[in-house]
Amino acid sequence: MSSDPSQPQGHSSLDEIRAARLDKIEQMKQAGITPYAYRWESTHRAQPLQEHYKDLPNGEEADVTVAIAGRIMARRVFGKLAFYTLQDETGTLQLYLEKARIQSVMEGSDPQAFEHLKQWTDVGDFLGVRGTLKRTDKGELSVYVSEYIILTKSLLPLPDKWHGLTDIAKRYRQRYVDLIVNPAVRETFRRRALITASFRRYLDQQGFIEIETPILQSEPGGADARPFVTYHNTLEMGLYLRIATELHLKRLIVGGFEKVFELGRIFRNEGISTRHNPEFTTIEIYQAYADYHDMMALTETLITEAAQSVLGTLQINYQGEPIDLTPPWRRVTMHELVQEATGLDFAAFETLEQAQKAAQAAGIVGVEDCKSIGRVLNEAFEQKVEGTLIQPTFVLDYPIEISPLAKPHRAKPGIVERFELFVNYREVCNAYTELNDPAKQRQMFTDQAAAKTAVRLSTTIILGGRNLPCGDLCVKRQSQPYLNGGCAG
RNA sequence: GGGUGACUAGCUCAAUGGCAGAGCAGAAGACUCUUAAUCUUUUGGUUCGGGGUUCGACUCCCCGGUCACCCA
Repeated sequence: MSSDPSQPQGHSSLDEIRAARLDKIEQMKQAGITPYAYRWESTHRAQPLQEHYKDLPNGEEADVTVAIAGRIMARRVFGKLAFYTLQDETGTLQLYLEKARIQSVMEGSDPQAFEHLKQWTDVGDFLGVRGTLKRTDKGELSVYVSEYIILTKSLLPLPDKWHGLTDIAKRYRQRYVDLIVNPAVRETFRRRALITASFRRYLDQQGFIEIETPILQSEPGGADARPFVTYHNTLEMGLYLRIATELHLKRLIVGGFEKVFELGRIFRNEGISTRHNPEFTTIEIYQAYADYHDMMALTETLITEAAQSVLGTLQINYQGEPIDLTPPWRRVTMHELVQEATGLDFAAFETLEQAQKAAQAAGIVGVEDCKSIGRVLNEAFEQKVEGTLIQPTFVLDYPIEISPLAKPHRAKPGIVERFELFVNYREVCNAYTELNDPAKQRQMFTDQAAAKTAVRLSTTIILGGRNLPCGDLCVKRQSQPYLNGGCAG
């Protein structure tokens, strides 16, 4: 490998771009200019300026001085004039860069400031500028720049300015690049933060306290899922990452807290798909002395408050599907829904064979393996009803055989006091009046004692649960928050 | 886990068994109202990896990888 050392050895264009930018950095250093600044203080940000000066007429200059910083997203350079598009967290703003006006780099004059700007800056660099505001003759609000400073030189090019980054794997693996070039992604991140903030605010107002329970557990519990395995060096013991927050929260109820919740990550070592991320965020809420009607009311308010505070409306459009979150949401039993969809009245069946034959006649498949009428009912629900539940619907009163932890219904035999909330065909949350008879409960959980009535509300929230191996926050590029149920069971 | 499809320059994509190309980005030059700026010139390739068929493979076959979509 011998050749002219002044020639970059890389043969890809990427290496050449990097070399060209390193060369610019070297030129800057030789001119006594640092390509990496220590600090910058802006007086304004892009989007608020766009809004505040939206009525500034074309060609007019406003009597205001602004300092703003951001990433250069586009350059349109002429001989003695240049337009840059600068992007900060809030949006973009154009820079009007005129040779006659730019006489200095920050903290010092430079007669060649304009030439150096053209020569040394690339798309992707961070730039800080000071100047006045003007709207160009063609109508674009701009900073009429008098001083600039290169805050950080970037070494690598951004994706195609027009097509952007579309390769989905690359978008998820290089989320930071996606965020730079796809502003909608940033909005999704922001909304997600607003949703969790709204949940915490409302629950705090209602007297719930959030308690962080252990993630490392010697026995993972609270759900039926495969855990991740890890190891504690000092204790010399294997540990699991939690698969649910349930058991510790219930212990807190046993210990005397009356309203607790936890909003946090859980980990399931299972298939990865568009809708299943190995680590995802759930909220579980437990309230002593409450039943599932209380939990329905809480759920309804929790979600409508969040929608109202994040979107300012209860009318959602999810990928073209209008969803109306206006309460009260429909409350309907599983029996009633199945009857609506199939005409079958499961309460009338006396034997399993009766139920199976009727279900098969109604086009429900796979019921021959069901070992009880309740399971046939559940099959009918999954096959004929779930696909119709777009608008928010509380599905009530599940068969006891598919709900081992729920308390038997106070009036209906064979039924438990449980609900699941469905929105947009998906289970969004699962809740029930907790089984509090210790003898019955011991049949299910020998290691658990409960002294009070506790109600479980477990809402799984995955904002676009997409495969993201590097563990970044995962979101999907879409305009609406997306609630997805995924509780085991 | 099964099926289908994709993978070519930094990005977005062509090339239908016969010379690996374009636009953007990059480099050099011109240009004071652009906003996918424009014009001239130009650099840039392990065609996902491995094997095979063939005079000749981005293209056909086999194995593997990654990803997407659908199904379980």
